[in-house]
Amino acid sequence: MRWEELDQQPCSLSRTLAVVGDRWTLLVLRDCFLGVRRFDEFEKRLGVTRHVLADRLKKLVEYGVLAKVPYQQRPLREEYRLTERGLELHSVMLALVSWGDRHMADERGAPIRHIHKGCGQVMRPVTVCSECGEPVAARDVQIEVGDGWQDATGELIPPRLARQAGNQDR
Amino acid sequence: MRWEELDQQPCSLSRTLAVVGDRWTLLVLRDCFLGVRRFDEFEKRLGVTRHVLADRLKKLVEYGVLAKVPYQQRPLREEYRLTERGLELHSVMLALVSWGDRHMADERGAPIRHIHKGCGQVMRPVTVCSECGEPVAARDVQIEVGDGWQDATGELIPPRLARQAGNQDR
DNA sequence: TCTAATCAGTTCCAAAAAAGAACCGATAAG
DNA sequence: CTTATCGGTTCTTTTTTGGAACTGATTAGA
Repeated sequence: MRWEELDQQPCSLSRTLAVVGDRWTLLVLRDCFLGVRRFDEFEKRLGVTRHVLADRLKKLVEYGVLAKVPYQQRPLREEYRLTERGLELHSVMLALVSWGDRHMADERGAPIRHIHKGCGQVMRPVTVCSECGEPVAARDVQIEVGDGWQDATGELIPPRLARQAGNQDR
Repeated sequence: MRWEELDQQPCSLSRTLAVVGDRWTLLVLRDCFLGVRRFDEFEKRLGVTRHVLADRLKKLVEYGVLAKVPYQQRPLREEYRLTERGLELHSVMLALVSWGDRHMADERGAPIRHIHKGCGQVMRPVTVCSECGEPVAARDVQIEVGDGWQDATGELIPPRLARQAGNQDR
């Protein structure tokens, strides 16, 4: 498989990674969530080359994650804003940040705190089941092939399904 | 900023991306969560080059996300297994898959279903606040600089903080 | 015994992507 | 008239991938 075919894979993770799965995109989006909107501000903050930045922003606009919004005429200047689709990546960001806080932080602790406006407290994100509301960890989930699955290569059936009841640890 | 300096940034997202933020790593991890453990099986399923695969697996072992476990002697063969630290990336995977299900799926719907063992239902992941248990979306969160923050360049203060009460949409 | 197969890589070369710097075009400011 | 701002594009060099072949320890089969 080549990287460009990623968005045609029968796997939602692959398809999401086709949008955000390269070196700089998630950092661009982090800054979007921090309120950055303009080309030169992204550049200053990220230190990415202008070339790559322009490319990533274009891709994010194509996928509907960001939208270009004019903020002045003459000369026309546009800024990049998260769309609803982009805002929905927030839980991805929270999950990534939370893992980093737990496993990659130094002595000083988390660099950024998230305050939940609803309750006013400093929060961590917790992933729960949509059906019963209980927290969900890796071992609490079983995987099943759904309707969108198609076995293109004949070999993609996940080993854990093939193995059936073989649920030792992974 | 260069990619290699990413894990020294005062940002948990950067540091997480230093581990999982390149082109193939999250796909390798997806397969780990599906039960794949051996080099040649990763290769067959991902279609990544052996060169890159070897590199990514080595990095994941160095960061403690995977562990090499011998499964036979003579010749010595080792397989890759998720550590606890690796298993904790599950909520990242769920968040990415869920976004893909919502925004990148075709007519056939989600390729894979997640069954919550606790309640037996097909589930979606929901991100809630650790303090009050309410669901959290992007607009429900305010960001605050924490102890781990250090302003190396003098310019990294997030615009949303600088702007203070300027909470129009992002 | 000879040959092929398995598995987990490594090595080599060509192609693609990223880094770094300079340039461009419209406009405004001094 | 010159410089600055903003949002890019173009150019060259370096790094990373893609693709294929090779390695080394061992087992299986003819």
